[in-house]
Amino acid sequence: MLDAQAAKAPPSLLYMVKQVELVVRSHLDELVKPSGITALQYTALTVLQRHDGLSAAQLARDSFVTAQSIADLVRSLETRGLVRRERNPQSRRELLILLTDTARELLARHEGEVRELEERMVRELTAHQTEQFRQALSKAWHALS
Amino acid sequence: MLDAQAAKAPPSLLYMVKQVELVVRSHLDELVKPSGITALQYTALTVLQRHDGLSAAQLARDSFVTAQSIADLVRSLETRGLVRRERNPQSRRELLILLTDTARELLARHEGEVRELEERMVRELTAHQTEQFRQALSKAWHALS
DNA sequence: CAAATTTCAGCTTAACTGACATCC
DNA sequence: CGGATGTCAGTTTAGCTGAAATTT
Repeated sequence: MLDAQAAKAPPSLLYMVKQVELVVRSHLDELVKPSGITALQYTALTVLQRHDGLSAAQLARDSFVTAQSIADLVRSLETRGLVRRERNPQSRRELLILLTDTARELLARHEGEVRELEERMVRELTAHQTEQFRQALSKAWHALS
Repeated sequence: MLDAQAAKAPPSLLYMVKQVELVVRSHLDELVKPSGITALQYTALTVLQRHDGLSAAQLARDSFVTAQSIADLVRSLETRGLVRRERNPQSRRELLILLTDTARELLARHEGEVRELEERMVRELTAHQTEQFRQALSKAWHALS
């Protein structure tokens, strides 16, 4: 008697990660919709908030997508006045991507709600369990990168 | 001294969940590409493996997407001969989605590699930590659903 | 009739590939 | 030159909205 016939298997961890990401994204999309951006665009802005002045190529490598996909994303942010691009004086082929003041205001406007969303996600975990969860995510990411 | 000026903030848990999902998906896409399907399609098949005979509407509710999006996905699986649809005798408007033998073979073919991918993801965690990770994901999902 | 399910048509966005120019 | 970066053009896929048909 093999798995196929055995008691129903629990969902895999891979699947559960995906489900959590899905539900997070749907909430995040709702939160940032009033500002006219998507969860994806918002997330890109938070990455730039932590690492301002990245090049598109660096951003692409961090995100597991092609440079072309990033270029599209950056262009849409630029059109909305949320980022500007500047030549790196050290390397004239690189275009650094920089947050505008508009983007900083947008990020500040949503900071509270997004933190609440995160708190809601871990509301059934103790502080210790939340920290363990963070470390598990970090280790999982490193193990697969 | 507020956050904006303080030491660089760590990535949020929301962001880390997204990053883990991204890297998982890129590996999963590689694994199932030889069978001519995407990670998304593979994942849909595993859902049907656990709950065979769902309707498209039920599948949509579970996946945070519209019925229309599911319809497209199911049609692509049907075209590839991986699912078939049958009227529910109890409710003639419902179309149940059923795995074909081809799909079961496909799932069996990838079972080992996918399990190895999952094991790789948690290779830096103890068995206990892995179980805690599973519970944290489950609680996070419930808290946001 | 109202609600649920499915389907049809059209659209948008997010990704991709491939080709090319530029710079160091 | 070779490798990295960025851009241009075209394509595909995944998701959406809105409208309609069918069943309960």
